[in-house]
Amino acid sequence: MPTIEDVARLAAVSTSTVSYALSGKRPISAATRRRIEAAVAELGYRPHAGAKALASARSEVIGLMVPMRAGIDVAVIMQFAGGVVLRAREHAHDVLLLTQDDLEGLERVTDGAMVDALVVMDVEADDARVPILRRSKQPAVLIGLPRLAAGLSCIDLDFEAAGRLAALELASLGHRDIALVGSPPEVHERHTSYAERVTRGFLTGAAEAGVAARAVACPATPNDVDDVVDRLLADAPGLTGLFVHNERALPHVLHRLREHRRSVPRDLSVIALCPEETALSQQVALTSIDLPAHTIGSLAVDMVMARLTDSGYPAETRLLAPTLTTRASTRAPGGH
Amino acid sequence: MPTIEDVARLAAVSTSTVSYALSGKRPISAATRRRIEAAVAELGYRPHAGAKALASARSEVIGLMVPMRAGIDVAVIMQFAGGVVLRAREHAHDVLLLTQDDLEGLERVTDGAMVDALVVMDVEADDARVPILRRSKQPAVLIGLPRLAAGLSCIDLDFEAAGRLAALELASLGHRDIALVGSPPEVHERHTSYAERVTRGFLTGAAEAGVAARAVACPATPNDVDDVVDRLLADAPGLTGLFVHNERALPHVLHRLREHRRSVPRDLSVIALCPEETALSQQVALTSIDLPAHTIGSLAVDMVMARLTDSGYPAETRLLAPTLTTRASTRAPGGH
DNA sequence: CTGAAAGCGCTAACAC
DNA sequence: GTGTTAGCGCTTTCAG
Repeated sequence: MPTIEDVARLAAVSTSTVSYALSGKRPISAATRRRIEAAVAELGYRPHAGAKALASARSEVIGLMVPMRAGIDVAVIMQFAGGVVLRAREHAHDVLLLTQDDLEGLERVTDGAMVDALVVMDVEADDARVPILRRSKQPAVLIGLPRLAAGLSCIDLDFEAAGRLAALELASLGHRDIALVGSPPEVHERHTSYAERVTRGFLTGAAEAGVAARAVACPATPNDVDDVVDRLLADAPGLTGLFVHNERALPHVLHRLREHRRSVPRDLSVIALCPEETALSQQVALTSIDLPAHTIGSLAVDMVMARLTDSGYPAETRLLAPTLTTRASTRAPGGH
Repeated sequence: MPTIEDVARLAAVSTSTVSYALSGKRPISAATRRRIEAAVAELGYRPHAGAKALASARSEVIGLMVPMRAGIDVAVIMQFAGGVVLRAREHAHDVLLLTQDDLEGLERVTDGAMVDALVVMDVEADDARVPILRRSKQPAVLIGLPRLAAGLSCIDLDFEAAGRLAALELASLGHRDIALVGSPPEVHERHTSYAERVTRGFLTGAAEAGVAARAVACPATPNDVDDVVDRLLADAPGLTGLFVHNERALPHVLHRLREHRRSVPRDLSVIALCPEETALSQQVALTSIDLPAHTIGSLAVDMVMARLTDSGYPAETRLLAPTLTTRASTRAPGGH
């Protein structure tokens, strides 16, 4: 592989001129720049990433921690990751992939200067990564809200508002008895914050609107979903509105309702909290609150880059307002 | 951050001794090693990745190209990626994430020595990455089969054998008229090799067994799936066996069959080609040929590491034999 | 079994 | 607008 020195020689300039021409960090005459570009092209020169990182104290890589355990909502994860990678490339950065639980890996890449910044997904209330991130010199942004976010940037959908929005929407359609089919028990047990926030928002919204509401956790396997739905219908015979925040359970919930001869939306209105694609690929096009995972991933990168570029840039918490799109799964109760 | 020099000073040895103690590349006396370990622990020393890469010409990172375009089978992708990341860590390597279509990124990371090796997923017949990989100095392993694999390692499920296995299984149960519901049209258009291989295997197997067979491509959206199923049932009124290789369409296929009052497995036997988890999370537990994506990811890393460790290690193509697990969705035709 | 020292390829003062 | 050069932190000969 050619080095910067080869380029310099061929262009008949010094290595520093090549370096500056490539980085744009100081003005270079048009003629010189042209010769350098020609030399670069002719040799097929690429800067050595390690050498660059060593000399500049910047790796131009951002770390991304993604949950890989089974039972995770894969579609959402992929959208986050896609948003992160695409946006990182637009900022001329690469992405190093770490798994959620790899705490030692987190320390390795931060202390070893492999990454300039971090994006971590699926944050829990008392996330073990938070203290590590706090003491690392790299900026980080969390997707999700830990209990103590001080000093760290966070971004997420405003899940509490989303829960509330769903409850109010159902109430305003005239439903008086509604329920939330929420995240799997494991997610609650981990105190992943979105699960609790959705629940709180939903129940609060229902209370405000004066309608009866309940919230249940829901595993993802077909049989377990059936049980949850069966129990719900038994416990709340007057139920007419459902809010589902559980992508894996969603198809099974809809299926079980059909087996109970409860037609959507005639007998039961359903709102889902999921990516648009998911809402559209069910049997009935679902009224949904969008989970804009791709956008959140992109914004997370923007936030982290802002802090990288401008070291005075403050940490911030951003909660995206939920938006509801009405489709074919909701209407007023009582056969219209 | 402490450097190797700080460690050396504290342990009262030279930097080279620290380096060798850490790498194990030459024998170190027990006493010296102990002092070095103590110093490392006390200082919280972590080698600087860039410096290491520069001096050793090894980044200890492997690149992973994953498809992020919409319409991809996300669950399978995540399993591959999970297998790759976990196994890479076991080989003390990190993973750099690249998107499928980022050819310029591929050249950047190989020529810039960001990665020591590459794993690329979802290979097409005339994949544009193949020539780039061939001329890069890093070993690569492809998940999938390009037309010309010479010099590159490949690994994949033996999709042709899988297709054949499904046809023979259905035939041996007594089905005389069977069909393959295959990948979406886009996948065929890209000439992603597994799609063609499954088809060929399925039709060949059916011919061998002397049963009627047809193969159709299948989009993933509910309505399109309905159309495909409708047409299939109209064209082949005597159809009693179905082989589905399309994870996203799978639930909709099953749903549409139900709407046609075709009970599985009473009226129609169904075999799926998908990860076990998917087969188990349908309404009926499906007889399936496993797509061991996690295992393939792990093996891909093993293969690439073998070539990294031992530069004489030859390129090879590995096709994993398919295995079929009988569950509740298959039986002999004709109401038993 | 251990040390000294020469780079690895690039950046960023510091010169002019 | 351009050149010189001293590192960045590590690995790895070469010496002992």
